[in-house]
Amino acid sequence: MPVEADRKSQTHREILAAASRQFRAHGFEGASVGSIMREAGLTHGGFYAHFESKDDLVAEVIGSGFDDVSERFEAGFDALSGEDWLRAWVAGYLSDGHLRSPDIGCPMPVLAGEISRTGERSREAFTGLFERRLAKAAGHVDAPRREAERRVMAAVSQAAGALMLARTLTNRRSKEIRQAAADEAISTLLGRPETVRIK
Amino acid sequence: MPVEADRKSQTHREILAAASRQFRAHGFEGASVGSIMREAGLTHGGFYAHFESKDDLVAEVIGSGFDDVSERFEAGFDALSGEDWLRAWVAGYLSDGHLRSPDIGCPMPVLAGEISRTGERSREAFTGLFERRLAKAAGHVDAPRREAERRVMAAVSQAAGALMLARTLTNRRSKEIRQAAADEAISTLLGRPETVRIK
DNA sequence: ATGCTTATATGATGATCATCATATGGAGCC
DNA sequence: GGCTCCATATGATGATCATCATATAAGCAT
Repeated sequence: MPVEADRKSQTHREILAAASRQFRAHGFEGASVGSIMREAGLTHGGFYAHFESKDDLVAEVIGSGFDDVSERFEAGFDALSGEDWLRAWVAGYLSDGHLRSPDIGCPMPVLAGEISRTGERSREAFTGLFERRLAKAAGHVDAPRREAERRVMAAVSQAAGALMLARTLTNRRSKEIRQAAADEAISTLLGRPETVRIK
Repeated sequence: MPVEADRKSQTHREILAAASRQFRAHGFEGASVGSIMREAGLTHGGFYAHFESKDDLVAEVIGSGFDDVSERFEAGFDALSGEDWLRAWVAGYLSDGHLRSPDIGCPMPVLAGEISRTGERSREAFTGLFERRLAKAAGHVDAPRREAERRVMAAVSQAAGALMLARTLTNRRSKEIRQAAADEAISTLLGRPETVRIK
């Protein structure tokens, strides 16, 4: 039954993809099983053939459903490395495009607050995601491992915090806060003052 | 009817205080009208004598209910000013105590993600809150107004982002990320490299 | 073609929730 | 002491939701 197994696992992936988008757009509580299944082109009943519970889906999305994001995001500048990679990362992360598309963007600014209130399971899945991306970015920082990680942690906090706040503010601060964070983040990553033009 | 009016406005404030705590502990969706009223020592029915709707409560809490936080938080170092105030602010914000007490702490790391998904009204209330705190902190930065604001925006993004992530991570990164953010944030605010001991 | 397997659909069920209509009970006034 | 007002309580109502039991229908082997 390889044909059937394929179908099932493809459906599984489609549910995951729909959930990944809806969770970022409306939060974990805000996205219902019914509306996720509808977006995946199915009805609500079949859900439990794929997942034990909604919590199970949440954990699986956090664990693997967001990986496409960083891949797609970072694929755009895979030709770059070192300082140029870091500049592209900061500028893209704090760009107008990312500001306006939370549903296909980084999950941290939208979901970390909610995840922090949930059980150990989801938080551990998130920690794994964080470690993977931390390692990737730190590889582009020109400094010993621990110092590189330190700088990336500081810069990621800054970028995620700024994007989260920029999406909430309704005035000119929405742009100013992203520009301020971008300049400070790139300076931290490079180890010297520099300015970034956010896209 | 001054006695009665007093009673009503006091009850109003008590509902607000309970909501303020529960929203930070469980999110806007996660805290029900019923449980908020229970915490205020009342039953759910009386709620609509005080607020038009739950959305109304949310907006009012964002608009004013959180002000006590910064006051209580910053009251601890009202004797300080300038650089010392900034050091105390950063160290306190990223402290273990604040990490563990989201329900009485800064609303940004817990609620900004959810607010960004809501209507204009709540986001405008949040913007007002943000402006007030920005002005307060910028007053302690030794730089021209615009530059002071720029540095505070960068530092606040970093501190709020780091606290949000630290509350989500389950490993040693929870402490490391706060220390990294604290060091970079204070350096930005002071305009020169410095280290902070988070409490 | 027939019967079995399995993915998905239909249609409950019970819980929770925001909201509202109506009831109660106490405070202040005659 | 009885009347009135108003803050709060009681008890619906209808909606939404996660979950589950059962039904269908399409694929595959015989």
